[in-house]
Amino acid sequence: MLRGGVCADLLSSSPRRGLSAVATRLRIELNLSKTAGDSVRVRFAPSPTGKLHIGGARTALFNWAYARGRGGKFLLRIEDTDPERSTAEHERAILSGLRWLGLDWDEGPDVGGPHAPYHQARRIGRHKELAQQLFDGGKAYRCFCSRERLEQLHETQKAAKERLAYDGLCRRLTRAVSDERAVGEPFVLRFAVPSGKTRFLDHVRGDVVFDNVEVEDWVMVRSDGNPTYNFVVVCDDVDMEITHVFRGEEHLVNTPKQVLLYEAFGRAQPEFGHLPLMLGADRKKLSKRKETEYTALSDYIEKGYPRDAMVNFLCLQGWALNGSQEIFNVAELVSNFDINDVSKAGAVFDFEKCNWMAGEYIRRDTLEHVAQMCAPYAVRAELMTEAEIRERHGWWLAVVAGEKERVHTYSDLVERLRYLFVDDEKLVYDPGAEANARKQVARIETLKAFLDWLRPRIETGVDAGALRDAGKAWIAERGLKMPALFQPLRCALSGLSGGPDTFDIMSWLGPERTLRRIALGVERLA
RNA sequence: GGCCCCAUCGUCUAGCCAGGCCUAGGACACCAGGUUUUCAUCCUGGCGACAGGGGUUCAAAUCCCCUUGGGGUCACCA
Repeated sequence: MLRGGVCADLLSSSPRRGLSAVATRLRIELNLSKTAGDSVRVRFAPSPTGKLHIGGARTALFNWAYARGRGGKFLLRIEDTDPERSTAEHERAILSGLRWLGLDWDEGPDVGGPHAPYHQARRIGRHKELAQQLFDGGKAYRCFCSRERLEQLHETQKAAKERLAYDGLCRRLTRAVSDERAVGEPFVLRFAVPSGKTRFLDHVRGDVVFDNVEVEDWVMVRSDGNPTYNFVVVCDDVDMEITHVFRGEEHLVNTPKQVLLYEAFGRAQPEFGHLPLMLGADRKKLSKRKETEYTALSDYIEKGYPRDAMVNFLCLQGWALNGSQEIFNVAELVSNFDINDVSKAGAVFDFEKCNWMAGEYIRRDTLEHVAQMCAPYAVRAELMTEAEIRERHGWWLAVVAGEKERVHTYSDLVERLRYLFVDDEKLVYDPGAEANARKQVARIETLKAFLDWLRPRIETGVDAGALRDAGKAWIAERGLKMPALFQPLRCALSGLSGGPDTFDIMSWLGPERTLRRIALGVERLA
């Protein structure tokens, strides 16, 4: 029986959702037995058949936050039961993606643990043992139906507009006949779904009930002897003593199959939580979309999205700290996250807001850290070498500071600095910037006069602050408007229509290149 | 098509379980103004939603039912 205390308290700690009462009642009804000392054990179980999807990343994050907020354990298990598609490379990438997010796991493929191995494929002996056990107990049966028959069956079912499911033909075979045919014929092992209804506690959906007639006798073990996902996931969750299963909503319809398995094993079912899907702009599952460039976490990492921003934003898809605070850190996530607060409806991934948040994190971050994070992008773009960045640290900090307020990602920032590194003669004028400059009718005289004025003042270096004051005074003396000088000047120096203060740009460029670029501007803007 | 899930501004959401405090709050985006040599930042303001219909109730965004709409899933993939 349930000891009311711990679990009930945990659930009722969050009054914002209506699931607390349902959960507590259902726990008792379903006899989700928890023995004293049981603590939360959750897992993230990716299959290494592709990149880590941002939806998967969020699932991992929620599982991790749930465990960490409750002193539980977070395990990582690799679901590599599909040898065709699983690769070690994908696995490495997934692990590094999870680490990038700041997640750590108490048990897993690389850290080991009391339930090793954590690669599903390496647990196949155990899976077969359990399958045999179910077969011996009459809870699974051999099916000799050919693929052709199955295909045909589905065809007729489709034509009759019925549900597509196995009709249970081989379930009626006697054991003697089954044994006999097993000698020479290939077969799969199907789970014998009992009649009745299957019920489970879902912390996101509430009380979920399926009629077992809707659950087909699914394949547990393939004809080549390899067990299938729905079977091994339960075997491993049982063996690893998983208490809560939080995963994407696409698994909701698998759950009755799995719950039935727990019952067949005579084990208490875990508590579930099916997270709302992450949707594309077309409101379809993000992973189903064709364009994959923005769906993998690695895409965001490469582009230079700040880690904390991604964590923050991913959590916002389906969960909110409260009604008013958008920006929160990992500590706040851990101490406030509750699976009961996750919303049921799918969330359209809003790239605009994601970009805003990334920029917000960069703006709030220290200059030193942003400069450090940007450095690799500058190196990759061959703007500077690592050594140069170290040697000219002050200069690097200054130029990064100049763009910090203006960008969304680290790579973004570096791209905006490119004009500083090109040859003066090869500087490209942005059409908009040039148009702005040309609007100033007296641009050439002004630029020439400014050049003459400037030359003696920067012989020993550019003091942006002092120069700025003097420059503005110079403009005022000549009765000019600010844009009359600054538009052409900015274009000549950077070729851009926007950007940092022009005197700052001069100080980064240095006297020689400043004078050269202005002189070139006089020619090019004529 | 069967089954399942879902439904508050264009988008992410708060509010819903324990109905009144909601002429529905915040954020992104958008629009307008201010600051700035430009762009960006920043500040101010604006636009903008309870899918529809029934019920229950003194009272419904909140509870119930139906309709509509959207999604998921129907493999010897996971």
